Amino acid sequence: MESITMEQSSLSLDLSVGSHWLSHQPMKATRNSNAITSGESKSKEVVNLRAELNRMNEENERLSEMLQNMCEKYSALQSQMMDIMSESGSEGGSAAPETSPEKKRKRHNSKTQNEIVSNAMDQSISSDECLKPIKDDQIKSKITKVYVQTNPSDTSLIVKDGYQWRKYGQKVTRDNPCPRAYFRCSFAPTCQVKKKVQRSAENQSIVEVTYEGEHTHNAPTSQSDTPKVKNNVVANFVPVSKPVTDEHIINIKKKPHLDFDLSATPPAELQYQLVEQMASSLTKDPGFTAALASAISGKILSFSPN
DNA sequence: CGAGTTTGACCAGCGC
DNA sequence: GCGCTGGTCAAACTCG
Repeated sequence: MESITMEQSSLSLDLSVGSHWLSHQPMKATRNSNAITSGESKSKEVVNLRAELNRMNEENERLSEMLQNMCEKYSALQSQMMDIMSESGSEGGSAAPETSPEKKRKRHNSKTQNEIVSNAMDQSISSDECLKPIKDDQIKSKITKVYVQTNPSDTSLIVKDGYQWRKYGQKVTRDNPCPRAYFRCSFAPTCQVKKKVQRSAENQSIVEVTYEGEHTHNAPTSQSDTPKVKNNVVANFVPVSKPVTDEHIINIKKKPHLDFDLSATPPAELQYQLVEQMASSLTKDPGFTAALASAISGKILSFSPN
């Protein structure tokens, strides 16, 4: 992903050079405008408009190329990740030492969980480093990790997932300046499911939700079952009805329609499908491409003098 | 007034 | 054994 970012910035630089050159063409024309007639001024306007159109087309082409490059790199990295996942799936698992997850200290786990977030964002990391946290997750049964993208300006740690949670603690951890909130399922008195919610240290727009245990009751179907909270609810996401050991980044602003069964799909395939669907929904979404274009043009403006 | 949240205190595991 | 850290408890507090 780092390489993509680098490429993005270099492309943006190229764009800025192009836009800079183009934006100076009409200025040159206006310097000579004293000697031209009204008919000529109209044709000058047309020339300017054409230049503008050319510039827009050029930018459009470059953006399309960039998007295509991003998609290509994305699929390459995705297949690479799937290879790593399948390797770790065949190696790990049964070799785990028999320890009680409840009594085991979780400091190292929380650290590797944060590494997972950075792994997702930094594709330059080696496969060995990538394997380790995945193995740890496979050792721990009934642990679900979900990443929810939220508005970074919102500071609350309320994640609306359809279940009813009671907060029983909050702690600032060593690896992350953002506090971690501890919740218990209060939907049923017998339900022992817990969840930890913490913003990612690297990207505070991403909230890391860790579920421990399995619900002993049916999943509530209505959003009205969610807890009544004082703070504003900042995130909604598709409820995970069955614990899985994969990480899912779910963009709650554009809640993707999942046309596959979460509970019936194997974890690796599930992740692949999720990633695939999210990627396609993003690339197809004109809003996303428009936002991308506006972000890049903003960068162009910041590079171009005056 | 009851349910939920906040927050400081406490406990237990781990490394040195 | 001691200190550090994550996880939990529970009294005080808030809100509808």
